[in-house]
Amino acid sequence: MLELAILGLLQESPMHGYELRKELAAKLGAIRAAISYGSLYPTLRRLQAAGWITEAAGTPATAEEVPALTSRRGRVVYKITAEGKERFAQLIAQAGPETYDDTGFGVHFAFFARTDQATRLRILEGRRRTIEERREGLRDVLGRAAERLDAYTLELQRHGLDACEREVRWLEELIANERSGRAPAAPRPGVADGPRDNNSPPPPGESRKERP
Amino acid sequence: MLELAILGLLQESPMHGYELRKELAAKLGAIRAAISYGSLYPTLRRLQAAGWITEAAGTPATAEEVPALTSRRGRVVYKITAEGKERFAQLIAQAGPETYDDTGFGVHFAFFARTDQATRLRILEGRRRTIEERREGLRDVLGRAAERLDAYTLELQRHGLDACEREVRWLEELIANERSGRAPAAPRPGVADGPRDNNSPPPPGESRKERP
DNA sequence: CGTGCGATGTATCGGTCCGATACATCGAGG
DNA sequence: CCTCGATGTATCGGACCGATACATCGCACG
Repeated sequence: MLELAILGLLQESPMHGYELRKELAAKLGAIRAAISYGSLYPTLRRLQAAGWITEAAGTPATAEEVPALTSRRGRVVYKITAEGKERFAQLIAQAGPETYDDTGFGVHFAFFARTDQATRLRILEGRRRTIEERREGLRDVLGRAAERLDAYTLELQRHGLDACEREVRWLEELIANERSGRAPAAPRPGVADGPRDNNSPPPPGESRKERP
Repeated sequence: MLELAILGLLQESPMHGYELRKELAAKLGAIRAAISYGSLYPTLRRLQAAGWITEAAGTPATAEEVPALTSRRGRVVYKITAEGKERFAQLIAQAGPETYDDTGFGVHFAFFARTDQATRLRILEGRRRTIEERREGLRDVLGRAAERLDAYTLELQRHGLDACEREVRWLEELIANERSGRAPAAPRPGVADGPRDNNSPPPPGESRKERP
């Protein structure tokens, strides 16, 4: 998941670790707190070793002139490579079970603007399925096993059930919108309407690799 | 977290691993899927080593009579010890930051029937604080950084914000109920009303250790 | 003028938990 | 008889977290 998120963010612009963490927090704030450095840095190294990202020195070249005490660690800016973009495309398109759990779905959803419509639909439906199953499980417990559980536990289940029902409804809307070819969200007049800026989902065409 | 959950469940009755996992899934179904065996068994061993739980052979004694091929592994039933109960009481009462994240709060809440009222209140308020902060973060992003983000990401934030607002309201209700001395949940006429069964929260008295 | 403090920035370590996998028993049904 | 699904215990590698350490920089306050 982290791998996918990093690749996705670096596609928007090169960044160093600290920045990456902040952007991640902004983009995924709805689903997870903030990525830990204990995950981030090792992952960056892994991605670099795999050739999916490369360093792009902060204050570049002029190398020699900073011998400095204790080796002067500067910020390291990473940028995505062509292979990295391919890797991202591959990760974003394939959906396993982990694509439908809370975190996995959140990350995929956050990059829907870079995902083709068929995949978006597939993922939304898979997520719906997952939540429907969770919902049925909760209903079962609240029905069949209710007298075995104390009032607090039951209240927790009720709250969870409510959240499931809400999310299913949300997903239904998104799926309907998706099918109708309309852009993302619920009808929100006045926003994202003008031909104002970039990164909206690709206007219902297709998505090539690059090569403009 | 797992440690707390296991100790809590074993307080209700002795169980073996498989059972533990199922009960855990039923009790915590609202917040997490199902605990992995890869966590469960090592944790059981850890708890046993610490003296907080002990084995209580399934089909006990008569030991000799099953030499069997490949050492005949039977189900291992665990029960909590006196030290284990102390440990549980200690864990359930102290609240650090991890008590307020989604999983931690869920586990604590699921055992509120074994938690004294002051602690319940403290935890509910801490959780509220945490969610309010998450909510403010989302509002910030939706306000200040909105034009930097694509429509899908924004929709994700909106959904998350909605969930936060809902949860805060839910917590407010629970806190109000808690303060008014009333039992657990929202007014649900007809349920958990009669002097029907056990494990409700200790009627607003106190909670001693045991020694009846 | 300095000095200390909070934001920025990189990095490691131990620990928790997950997912895949393996293997064994047992009852029901074809 | 034999397979299949539920029950049941167990391990291993990997993902991610939380605490911690350390270095730089700008600026507010004395």
